[in-house]
This record gives sequence, C-alpha cells and structure tokens, in this order.
Amino acid sequence: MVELAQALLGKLVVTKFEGIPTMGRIVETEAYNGIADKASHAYGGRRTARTEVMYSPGGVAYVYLCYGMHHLFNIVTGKRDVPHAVLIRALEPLEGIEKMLQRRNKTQLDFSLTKGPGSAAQAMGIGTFHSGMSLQSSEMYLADDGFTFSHDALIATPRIGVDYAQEDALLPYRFLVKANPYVSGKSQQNRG
DNA sequence: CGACCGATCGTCT
DNA sequence: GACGATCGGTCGA
Repeated sequence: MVELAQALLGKLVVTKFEGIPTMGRIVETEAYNGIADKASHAYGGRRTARTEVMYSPGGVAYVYLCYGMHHLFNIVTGKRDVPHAVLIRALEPLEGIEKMLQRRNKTQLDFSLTKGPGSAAQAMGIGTFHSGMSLQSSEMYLADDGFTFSHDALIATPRIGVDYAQEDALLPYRFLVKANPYVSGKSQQNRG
C-alpha cells in the first residue's frame, strides 16, 4: 500500500462544493501503513469514532482536525478493515484559484496557497465534515489526466511531524516531486 | 535565513 | 487534562 502513495503523485484532486470547481495536482504525499505503523492513527488496530473511516474500503476521504485548527485530508486506500491511508501534503493549484485564494484568506497567489497538508485541504474546501465521503462523488473526486512525473523527479524521505513514532519515524514514507515549489518544507526555488 | 512560539479544540485516557 | 500527521508571524543575526 505504501507504493500507492507514490503512484498518487501527478494525479488530480477535484472538488465542486457550492458548484465551484477547484482542482490541484498532487505533488507530495505520505503513506500511513496499516496497524503496524506507529505513526498511524490506526496503529495497533485502534478503532475509535474518529478512525473508523480508515477501516472503510478504499476510495473514501479520511479528514481529521489537527492542532485544533487544521483539517488534514487523507485518501483511504486499503480493503475493508485494513486501515491504510495516504495523506495529501501538497498540491499544485490548476483550477479555481480565485476560490482557493478566498478560502485561504489570501489576495495574492504564491506557493503557500496549497503548500502543506493543512493549506492544501483548506484551499480545496475539504474539512472534517467530508470524512467518510466517497472520492467518486460528483462533489469530490480523484482524476487522472494522463500526466506523469518522470521517475527521476521523485524522491522519498521520512515523514514530517511523526517523531513520536520511534523507529517508524525514520521510514521513507513521504513522497514528493523534487524541486516543485509547492512541496512543503524549506522553500528551495522561490526566486526567479 | 533559522529558531521559536502562540493559536485552538476534538479526541482519547 | 494532555496532546497533536500544522501554520504563520516574529525575533535575532
């Protein structure tokens, strides 16, 4: 299931809430690898009201509130009762940028619009209300326009903000497009 | 540029 | 009652 996180790079996330389409290409993900993964909310088979969605068959959204203010958007990828998920950490905005700016309370387009999981979800209008919702609905879905990144452009690193996960904190489960300015972390190529 | 810190609340113990 | 799968502002160099 971990490899699916890399396969999602280049795919499109589309939402059409309130009739307004917004779309972004996935440029950074993290895999959360089932009940064996100490960084996952489902570690050890934990099943709570919040994490129950992770045990759904793949193809639904798992959205939860982080630090009391950020809604983090994941794609559930396992079979029923096998809680795998992929966190969407960054998007490259393609459509509906005006609407994204409005949701992010910004006036100028810059790379921070969809950089980082909290920002990406907010720009797309995704919140905890959508947790459990199908990603094949008319309001929220994944799409593939045939675009792919060259394999050379992709790298894997340890995940962000999971230091508590002991040895699993070091696993290379974060996948990103090298040199893409929307990827989170230190801004690398912001000058022109 | 890097380091630090405050915001803010649902969830689980 | 403690603690985040974060973000953005501020401070000092």
